[in-house]
Amino acid sequence: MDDTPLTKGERTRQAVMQAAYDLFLEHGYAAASMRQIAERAGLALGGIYNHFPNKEAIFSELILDRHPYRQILPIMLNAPADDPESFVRSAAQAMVAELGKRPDFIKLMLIEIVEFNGRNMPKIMESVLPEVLPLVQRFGQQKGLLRDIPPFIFFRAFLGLFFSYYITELLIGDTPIIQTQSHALDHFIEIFLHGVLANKETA
Amino acid sequence: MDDTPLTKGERTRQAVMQAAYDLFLEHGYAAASMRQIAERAGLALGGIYNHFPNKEAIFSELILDRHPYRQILPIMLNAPADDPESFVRSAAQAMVAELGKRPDFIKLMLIEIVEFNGRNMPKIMESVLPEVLPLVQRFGQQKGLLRDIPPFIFFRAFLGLFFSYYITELLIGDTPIIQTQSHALDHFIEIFLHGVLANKETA
DNA sequence: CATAAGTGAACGAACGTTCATTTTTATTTT
DNA sequence: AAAATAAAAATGAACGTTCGTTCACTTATG
Repeated sequence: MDDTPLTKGERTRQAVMQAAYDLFLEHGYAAASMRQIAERAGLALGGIYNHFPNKEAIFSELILDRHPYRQILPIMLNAPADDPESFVRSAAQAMVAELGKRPDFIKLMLIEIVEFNGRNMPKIMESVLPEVLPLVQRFGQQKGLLRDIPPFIFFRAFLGLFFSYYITELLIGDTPIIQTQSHALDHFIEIFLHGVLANKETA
Repeated sequence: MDDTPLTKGERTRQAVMQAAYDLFLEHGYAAASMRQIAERAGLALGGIYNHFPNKEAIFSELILDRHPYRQILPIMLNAPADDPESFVRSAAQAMVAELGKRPDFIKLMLIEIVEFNGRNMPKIMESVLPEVLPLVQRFGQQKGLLRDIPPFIFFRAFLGLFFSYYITELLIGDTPIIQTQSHALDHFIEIFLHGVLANKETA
């Protein structure tokens, strides 16, 4: 599309971002040093400061660029919208699959919470809101088919349930004590669609 | 109950633990220094090493002692067990209330994930499993009343949904862009019990 | 009075950042 | 197309801090 080659400066800037991203995910923010970032990006320590004013600026730019919502929302928007049930099924599948492909995307957000006390959250929310609104509205439009729940709550519950499905899967996966249940995601979807209570219609 | 007074060593040991706990939650693990911990605990830097071999040992002991499950599980066990619906309602309320009283308890777990890559998770799971099992079994016993879902999945979905309810409430609360919905928790409970789909019985 | 607990200076290492200097790049002038 | 040139990028030593840990020593405890 854009065949103007990246300027040298822009290329090393990207290299620094990628190196910092990898190291932040690996060790957290404070424990990842500028020297490590420089080495992995393939330039000298001082060179970083030609592209970023300081360490925190690298993280701030990363969290705005790569927080998990940015990856997941477009995918959910592309899920089929015919009826709510099949939308939930395919959106949940797509979301978990995408998280699985990029198992580290969540960590950046956790670092933001742990080491910055959510200082960047307002900026993140602001930047992602335009992408969230169409999704929320989609839930709102299906009035008759859905239980009477505010669309934004619907959205929060959806994200929360399947986020935590993914995170627990990730954590339990490394733990030999608890074995992962196959088809667990299907059960989560079932709970989200129909709840945990058995139907009383048979009474 | 136990009126044998704590030995001097035990008292400062506790003070170090509490100081480290506060500072880890405030700044994360790497960014909280031993000097800060010593100062807040009210003793000299070197004194810490009479009670802990190194910094990481303090964290390891903290995460085993104070991870959120230890606080929440007993409360859930005390929820009324008559029928699943009222159990879910009161257990969810109790869990969220307890998290609200100790808004920092989750953070310790996040630090474990971010800065230690979940290295302590197996030990945590092992220590908490005896408390989890009776809860899971309670779900399993209510066969007829519940949808046919493995008890452990039920448990994961319950914790995940209301954990994430609490976390988003916490994060959104600081963000003026998005306003918190009142009665949001009730809606979450409704979703967990009955799902998001409207009943088709009226057809 | 033996041992546990507390002190604070000292250690080497690593940290983020700065800076004078050199090298490379991209553009303009021959 | 070659040479000139100003700006951008890269270098690595150096600065001042701070880090986790150790240690010889003093004080307090049981």
